[in-house]
Amino acid sequence: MLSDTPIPNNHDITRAKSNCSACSLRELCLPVGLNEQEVEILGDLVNHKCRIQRGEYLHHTGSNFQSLYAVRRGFFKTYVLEQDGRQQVTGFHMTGELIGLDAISTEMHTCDAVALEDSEVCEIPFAKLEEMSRNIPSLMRHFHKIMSREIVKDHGVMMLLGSMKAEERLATFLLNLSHRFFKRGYSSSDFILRMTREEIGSYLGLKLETVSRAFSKLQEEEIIAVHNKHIQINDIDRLRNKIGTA
Amino acid sequence: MLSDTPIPNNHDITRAKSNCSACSLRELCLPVGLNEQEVEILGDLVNHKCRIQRGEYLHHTGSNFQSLYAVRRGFFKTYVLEQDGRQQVTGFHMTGELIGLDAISTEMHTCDAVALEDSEVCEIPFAKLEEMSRNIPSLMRHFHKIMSREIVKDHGVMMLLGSMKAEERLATFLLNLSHRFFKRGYSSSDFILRMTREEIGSYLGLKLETVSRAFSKLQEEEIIAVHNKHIQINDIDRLRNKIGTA
DNA sequence: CGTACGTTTGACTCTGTTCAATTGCCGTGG
DNA sequence: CCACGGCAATTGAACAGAGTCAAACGTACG
Repeated sequence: MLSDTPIPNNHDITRAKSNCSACSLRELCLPVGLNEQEVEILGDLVNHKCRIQRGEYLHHTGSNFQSLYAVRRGFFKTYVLEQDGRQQVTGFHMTGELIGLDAISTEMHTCDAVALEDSEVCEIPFAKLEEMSRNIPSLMRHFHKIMSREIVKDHGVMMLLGSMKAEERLATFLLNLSHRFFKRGYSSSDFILRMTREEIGSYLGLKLETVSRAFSKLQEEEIIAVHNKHIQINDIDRLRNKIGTA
Repeated sequence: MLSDTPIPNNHDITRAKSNCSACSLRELCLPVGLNEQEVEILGDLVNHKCRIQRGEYLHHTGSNFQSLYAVRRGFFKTYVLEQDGRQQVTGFHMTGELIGLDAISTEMHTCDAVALEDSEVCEIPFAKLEEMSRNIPSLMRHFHKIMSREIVKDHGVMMLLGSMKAEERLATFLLNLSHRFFKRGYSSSDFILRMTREEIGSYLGLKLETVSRAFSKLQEEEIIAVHNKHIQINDIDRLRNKIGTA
């Protein structure tokens, strides 16, 4: 499980000046609501674009916090280690999303972040972001909204973990992924999972066997089609009905 | 359950100018790390101190977001309503803690906040806080840390909900309360719960009966003493051992 | 081509839920 | 002051859902 590349941090192989104003992610990422000039300034701040290969880590628990990372391409998971060594996945992160918000509080990372496929991130030095947001109110405002959205998202997960049954949890998870793919211009009904059943289970508070059974059940009912990590949603309405109608 | 005072918002009965520099909560609340002059300015911002009686609401889901609230005295719970009407408690909030961070993202409150005992809060107009934090970097920094801490806290709850057994959850909950009381100068081993078994259960992802049984079990083992809402922790080490050693 | 890992499926166990009855606590009103 | 009613909490018994253990299968990668 923890086999691939334990402590690398040599992920500056390919660095290039990034360019927020030309980036297709503008509407998803940090520059939301900024004018051209402001985006230009932000582009100077976000001075590194780096490639992260599958299995490489963005940061480890306890490592020093310097920067946030915006996912430019690819897929990440973040997780915390429990005292007994098992990992609890705290989130999956895709294009346009920010990683590292948890580390601001203590200036140390509180989780590990690892790439589940070959990826690319923009490194955003946090001190500079704070400084810049003093002069650009809309940037500050948007950053606050991003942090707040993270809190709201976590409350949603708490609700899921606190009161849903296995099938409801999986349905919620699939609908969430579907929606996020859709917003990024991909198919909302046909996608490849980047994570294993065990990782899904960890995120949803279930064992991998239970996740597998829930997949099989949804497939039997012809709501989805599962071919390993390839998922097709055949009947999104019935999938939605799974939630709160178990 | 939803009986007492449904839509009040008349909680400005007693308003008084607050005074951050004289407040005993300075080290817990927003002014952490500010100098005297900065605290003075902040005091002008936090222009209302208001009393909230037990059962009154600070805000409802969907209501317009204007201000954060710092608990000055008392005890609150926040919860979201699920489609079937049940409530999922997302947090308990005591002296020095900030309520409303979730609402920044959409400028609408995403949960209900209700007082579990007679309380007092400072209202902090968010727009003014943002404006002020532009001029006081340490204030901005501290505010970001508070938001980040909230995210970290939620990850802890996710871990609890995702992988702990009933007894471990309750032990974790009691230790957390104990620690928070201690930091506020109260006894860490002898306190009154402000919430019902059902509310604890909702927060911990358990049914009220299970919570009750877990209390009884801990009492049988003489780790704690329970008299209704009065809790005494007799052996905090064994309580700690309950976590991760089930 | 063979091995290793991820996945599926089955049988059994166990934890927590559900339903129901009982007790205890506290405020109200006689 | 005590009796009553209502709500919270406790406890028991039966049940259900998810976990555990184990075996077999498929796919991916060296």
